[in-house]
Amino acid sequence: MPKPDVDPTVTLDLSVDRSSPVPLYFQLSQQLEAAIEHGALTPGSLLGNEIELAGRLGLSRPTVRQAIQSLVDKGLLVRRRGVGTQVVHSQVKRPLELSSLYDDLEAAGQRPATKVLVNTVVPAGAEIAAALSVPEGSEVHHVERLRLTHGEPMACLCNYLPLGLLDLDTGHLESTGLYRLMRGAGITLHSARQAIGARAATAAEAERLGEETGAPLLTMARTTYDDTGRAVEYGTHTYRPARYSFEFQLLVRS
Amino acid sequence: MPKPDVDPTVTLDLSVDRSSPVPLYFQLSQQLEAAIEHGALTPGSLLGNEIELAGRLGLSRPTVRQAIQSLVDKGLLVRRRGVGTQVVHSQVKRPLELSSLYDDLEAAGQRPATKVLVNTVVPAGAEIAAALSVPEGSEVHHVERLRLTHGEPMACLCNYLPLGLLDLDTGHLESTGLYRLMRGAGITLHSARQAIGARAATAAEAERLGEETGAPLLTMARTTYDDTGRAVEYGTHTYRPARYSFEFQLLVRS
DNA sequence: TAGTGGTCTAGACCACCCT
DNA sequence: GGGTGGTCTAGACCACTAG
Repeated sequence: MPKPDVDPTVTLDLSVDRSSPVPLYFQLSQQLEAAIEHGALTPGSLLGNEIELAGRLGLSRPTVRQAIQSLVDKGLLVRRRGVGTQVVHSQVKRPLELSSLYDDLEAAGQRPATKVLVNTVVPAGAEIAAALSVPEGSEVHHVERLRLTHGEPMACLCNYLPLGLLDLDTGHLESTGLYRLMRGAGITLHSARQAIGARAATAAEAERLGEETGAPLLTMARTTYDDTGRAVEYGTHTYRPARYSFEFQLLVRS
Repeated sequence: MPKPDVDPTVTLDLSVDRSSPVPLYFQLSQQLEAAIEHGALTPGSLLGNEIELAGRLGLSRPTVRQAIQSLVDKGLLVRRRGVGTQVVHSQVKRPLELSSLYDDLEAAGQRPATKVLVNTVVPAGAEIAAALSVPEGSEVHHVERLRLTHGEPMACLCNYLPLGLLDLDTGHLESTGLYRLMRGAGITLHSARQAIGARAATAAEAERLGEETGAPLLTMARTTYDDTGRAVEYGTHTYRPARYSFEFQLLVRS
């Protein structure tokens, strides 16, 4: 026996549709990812070599490489020169992404609700002006929301946005998240700078969140940028730590 | 005038060394990144098209694309079909990476110090056994360290590691970080799962960190995996929120 | 030594964006 | 319509790993 293990991809009936507008490399990476997801490709198994896989699918090697590389970038596969490409053992579940609290909660089946406390326009103070790169004193949107799950307060979300990007309808704000509103308005989110910390609740914060004054709160301050580099949102959020924590997976930069 | 702006890369004297073992695409991406870093390529400026750049450098287009793509992945460039490749306006400084607290502090010039409180071997409890994927009750390393900056406590780091991976010398632990020790032992870190939260300090924690009982603490629990999928470390850390917060930049998954 | 991934080339056609 | 990036091909040589 020259090989103790058989290439597990041969039993997978991978195939690509050349008439589809979906890129070939993407079709392949999706099929491989699905196979890993539902266990057809088990952790640790060695994929067959790229050349042979390319030949079997009628693709060129660079195309197959592009498909595999995208899964390596997601942390699902590991390449070893001289060895081969292997399915990673550990479960990679949630890579850290720029998602909204609302979407996270909804995806977790938590049925989030939002109560808009403030929705107005104010002159930007120094901190806000600096974060949004607007002149100090110029007008910006100010939105303050209470996020609830199961009818109980979970977080208080205080946000500032430049004027003119978005029309901030209170009804919309109560039925969805801010990021979804921005994406719907044609804003392409690009990056965000975040700081996560903790501190004691003030009396006003405790009142709003149903905690005691001085109770520990989890805090997050964030500035979000679109793909032109404009700051499109600055927010300071406070979370009840018994009801919320930040959970995510990191990949090592190679 | 057909073009209001001139391709800013022409004045950059980009060049590649074909005798170098460094990949050509990497040489190019480094030069472009350096040019962005020190302002030779200003935010918003449009790079010349890939074909022309390839011709000028004597490279093929895929090689140039690979260089550019790596900077797009880092968030430094944005590509627009039909338009061109642009330098992002906002400053991308610290992408979130799996770095050690020790290295972070050292890079920030904080001169970190470590005091090893516990360095022993214990049977794994249920939580630790689950995190490290070892049988409950099997022996694991247990290390507890106090991290100080400027002579003041900043965090308490409680870690568990499987036996046999590393020799945990107290002297080494006090002079560097755990991740650097692991990398030095030939372990290839691959990913980590983290949860960041907050809670009130217990009396013992308050004593160690120089806080009051019930004071807010920032907490982090993390399991780190190597590239074979083995869990190589599980840790629960507590931070003094006045002295530490998690700061990082996120890129939107495309 | 044989096999793997890592890199590179010189073309090609298409989809999209702006004018 | 002209220019851009997005995708794809069919080869090639090299570096590293294992047996």
